[in-house]
Amino acid sequence: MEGNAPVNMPASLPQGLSHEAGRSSLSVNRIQPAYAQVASQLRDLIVTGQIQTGDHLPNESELATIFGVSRSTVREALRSLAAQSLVYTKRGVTGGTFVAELDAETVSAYLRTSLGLMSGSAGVSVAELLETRAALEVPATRLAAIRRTDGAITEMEQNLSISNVEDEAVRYAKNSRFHELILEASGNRLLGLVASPIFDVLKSRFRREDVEKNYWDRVDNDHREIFSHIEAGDPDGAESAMRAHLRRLESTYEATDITAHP
Amino acid sequence: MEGNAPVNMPASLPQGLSHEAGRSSLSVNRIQPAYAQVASQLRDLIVTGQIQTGDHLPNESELATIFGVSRSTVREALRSLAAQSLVYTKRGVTGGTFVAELDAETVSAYLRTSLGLMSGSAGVSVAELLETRAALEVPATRLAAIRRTDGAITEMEQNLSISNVEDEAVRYAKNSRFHELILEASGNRLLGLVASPIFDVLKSRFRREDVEKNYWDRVDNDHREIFSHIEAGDPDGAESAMRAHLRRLESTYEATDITAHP
DNA sequence: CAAATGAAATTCTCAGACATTTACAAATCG
DNA sequence: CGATTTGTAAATGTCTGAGAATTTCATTTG
Repeated sequence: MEGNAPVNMPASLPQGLSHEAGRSSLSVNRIQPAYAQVASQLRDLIVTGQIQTGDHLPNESELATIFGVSRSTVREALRSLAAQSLVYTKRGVTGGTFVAELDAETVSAYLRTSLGLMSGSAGVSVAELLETRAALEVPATRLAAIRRTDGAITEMEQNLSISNVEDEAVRYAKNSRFHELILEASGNRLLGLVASPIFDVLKSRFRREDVEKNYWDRVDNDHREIFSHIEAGDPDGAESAMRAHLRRLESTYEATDITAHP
Repeated sequence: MEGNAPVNMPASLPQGLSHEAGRSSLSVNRIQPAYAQVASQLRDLIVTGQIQTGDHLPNESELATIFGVSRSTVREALRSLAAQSLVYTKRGVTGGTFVAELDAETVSAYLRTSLGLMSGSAGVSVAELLETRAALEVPATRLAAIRRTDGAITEMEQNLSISNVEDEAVRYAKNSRFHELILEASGNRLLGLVASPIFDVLKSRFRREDVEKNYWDRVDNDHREIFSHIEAGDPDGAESAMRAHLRRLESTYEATDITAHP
């Protein structure tokens, strides 16, 4: 039908700015596509809390009517929101589109792929990853020594000895798990949310073939010392042990970075 | 750009009636919708680097043919990828869908809305935000004292005095900018990428009406001290000054958190 | 009472048409 | 000649309308 269908919306669109919007030299795109406008308005409703976790939006046809666009346009908007984990859809008679609950693992996963991409293309260096990891994990270790629980202690102990593990995959998993447990024991979910993707990206840039023979023995010793301080409830000791551990890892990571060995 | 199996994948699709035991109550989700499969396969090509920044994908009709789906299905897949900033589209004769370069600001913006949502719904507490902010900003301050440049010093100085600023918006902007400059001066983009959304979320939970009269005077003093250590190239002094500053802010933030005053 | 059946609501997918945007080449005009 | 206008092609954007598939729930049936 008509060209730019007017993407209705209740009440308040800042239609102003009309004076500045048009004539500048390298013309900014006139207006956004309809699907982007629909997505943007729905996104606002979600992030401002006007519709909340678990609420379900009107079905696609109704949304189309409400916004004055076609159903396909609505669907494209919903795809955008779903890709950002703001909504999810269910089929069937009780189906529809629902406001999603954003959980830590979802955000972590996004960070993991984003940082992975950026670390590939010079957007973020290994040195920056290492520094930031230390910034997060050292305080986390201190907090873990203060807030540790018996459960955390027990599981840490189970992931302590890895140098004698034959299966490399298992060894890696236990190593990761040990660090993860410290982040969990810190009692601060945000620390783990950010640190663990960084940890993963670093791991992916790490050439296992290039580590020295006694590398895992040293890791074992470091972990044991960190653990003993956490177990003893000694924040200062735990902090400095983790700091020393990461400093030692640093040289290994830099020596084994995949970009350094083309 | 070839070799993609159609979405109606070979072999593995339970097309008709693979009536095994499967029908019982806990029905695991069947297969993904076609748009999700298309998105997922394209996403893999991007994150594994098989198609790189700036490359342009085949146009929508070609993609539809390649995957054996309709153009609308392809478009929904592309909307998903675009929402994750993995691709962008341009209209017109030289248009198409291109692999996007993921920049720090995009990831920061995502974190900002995600953490904002989670902080609203008990997924992340103010205490966690404060702890994590300190974890990032204290080391950043130390690094800034080591790596600072003349330009950074100059601009910091310009954002130093804020208690006498009348316009509240300006005062807020200068305050934010000061902390931002420290993150920039740290020379580690990842620190800022993560810290600045956390900072923003905290700000949004902060009731300005509730701060004490001399609050901004104390901020001014703190900033001045931090700055002097950075300028002097004194990492230890800068670090402890920032640590003290954030500790003082902590009580203010907790006293003025919007959830504490319904 | 259990199992099969059917109805209903919703998303999912398709096909095809037309509108819009944009870059660039060609034609036109001063 | 040079600047402006016009036209054309290629791509995305939007609409329409139709079914197909999935899932829940009520109903019927054995």
